[in-house]
Amino acid sequence: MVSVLIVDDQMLVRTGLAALIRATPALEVAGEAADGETAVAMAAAVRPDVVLMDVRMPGLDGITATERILSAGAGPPPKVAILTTYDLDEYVYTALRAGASGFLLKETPPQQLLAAVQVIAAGDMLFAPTVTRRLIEAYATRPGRAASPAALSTLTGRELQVLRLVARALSNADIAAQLSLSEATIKTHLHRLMSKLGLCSRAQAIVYAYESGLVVPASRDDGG
Amino acid sequence: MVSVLIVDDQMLVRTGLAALIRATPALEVAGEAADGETAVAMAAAVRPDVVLMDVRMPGLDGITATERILSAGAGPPPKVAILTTYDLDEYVYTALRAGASGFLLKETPPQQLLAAVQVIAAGDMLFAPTVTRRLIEAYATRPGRAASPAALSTLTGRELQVLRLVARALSNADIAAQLSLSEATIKTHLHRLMSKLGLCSRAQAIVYAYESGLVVPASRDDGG
DNA sequence: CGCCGGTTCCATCGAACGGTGGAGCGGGAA
DNA sequence: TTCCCGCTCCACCGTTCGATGGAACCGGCG
Repeated sequence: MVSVLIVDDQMLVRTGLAALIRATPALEVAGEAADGETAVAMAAAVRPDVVLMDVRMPGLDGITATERILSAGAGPPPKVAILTTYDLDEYVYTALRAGASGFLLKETPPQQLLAAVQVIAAGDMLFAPTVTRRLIEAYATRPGRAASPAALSTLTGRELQVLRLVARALSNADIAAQLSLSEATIKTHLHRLMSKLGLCSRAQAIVYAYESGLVVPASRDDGG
Repeated sequence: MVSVLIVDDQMLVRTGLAALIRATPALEVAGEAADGETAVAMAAAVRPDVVLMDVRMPGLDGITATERILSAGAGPPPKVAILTTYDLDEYVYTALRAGASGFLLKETPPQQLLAAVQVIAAGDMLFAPTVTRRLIEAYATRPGRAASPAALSTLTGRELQVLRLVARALSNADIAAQLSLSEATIKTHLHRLMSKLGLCSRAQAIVYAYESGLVVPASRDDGG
């Protein structure tokens, strides 16, 4: 049973959501809050699985409330799904930084909304199409660099593939599993690519991958 | 009723998916394909709502097949959900460009997988957490890098020093020589810092050093 | 046709690595 | 003073890594 905390300043919206959730066997209403302060307090008190969080609210807004809920140390924090009227670029960015697990539109058909809540409760992240498009654009237009010191171009496709995975700290066994090959094969490719690049250890290979721009650091926050 | 075309080169995977789908009232199996070519042909013939597409296949791979299916002009194209064994950085980018609506892992629990298919059929996009994290990182990594995730500040001076040298691909013996210590001491420091950071290998430590901004690839120095 | 490069796999071996459980030392805080 | 923390070092042991020397398959090319 997934318990849901409903946060919205409009009574009608809360009522509607509550009715939908109560009509769904797998979901239950953990509580309702009409503003951010109450939401933070209730999240700590009732410990819901998912918080459906409106953005625009009097007093403490939904984003700030999300931050506070997720940084409240006691036990595993709930998943927070941001609920907005339309899509809003300005909120997406901060909401994601705040740690939101989803970004849903109030226009979303009920059935879909309920499915979304369950998906989010399960640990996945879910975003409305418009939001996702923005994410993808940001991903696609990422400052990529042509990664080609001459030596890199001497590598075969497989070798390059292995190098990328090595640079993500995978073990030979992991890489073998990922590529559906035997570990022996990975060793061969790794040995050959290290020879070509004049490297003596896996550690050097990882450093090489970063320094050559083959892989690019992307900032990470410790999310747990 | 959402019709699903199953594309995977492994018979067992197809069978498993088909069984799952047949057991779900809201879903039906539109067909099965074992390679990309067949998938493209069948997508055009049976016009499914959703295509569950494996990436690695003999002949035409899943990504290319996705492109072809989505660019086949006749009528509204189906949604394509990429199905992979683990998460794969290299595929995400091209899959998204190809127009995939989802990126799911074969490890995903059945119920969740079926929910995902329906979410995708409804027009939303859905990604496994690891994939989403990547997207968010790309989106959120604009105002410059956070040079020290909280975990880094828990390291002692020596540990930090060792981590920097590890991130330069030095062996334990090298680091010991550099710091005029015994190799045993380096092992201790390394062990402790890996514990603190939740890392399991030297390779992960190197990646962490780059991703956290502790060390920065040469030739890219932005003042942020 | 044979050759070559890319890919896949095997067996073996020593070295490096990582985990564990210690130990002693020194400085600062309680 | 005692206690804790950071630093230094040791021994042991299993796993992973990297090196080596093979072998086989396939596709393209001369």
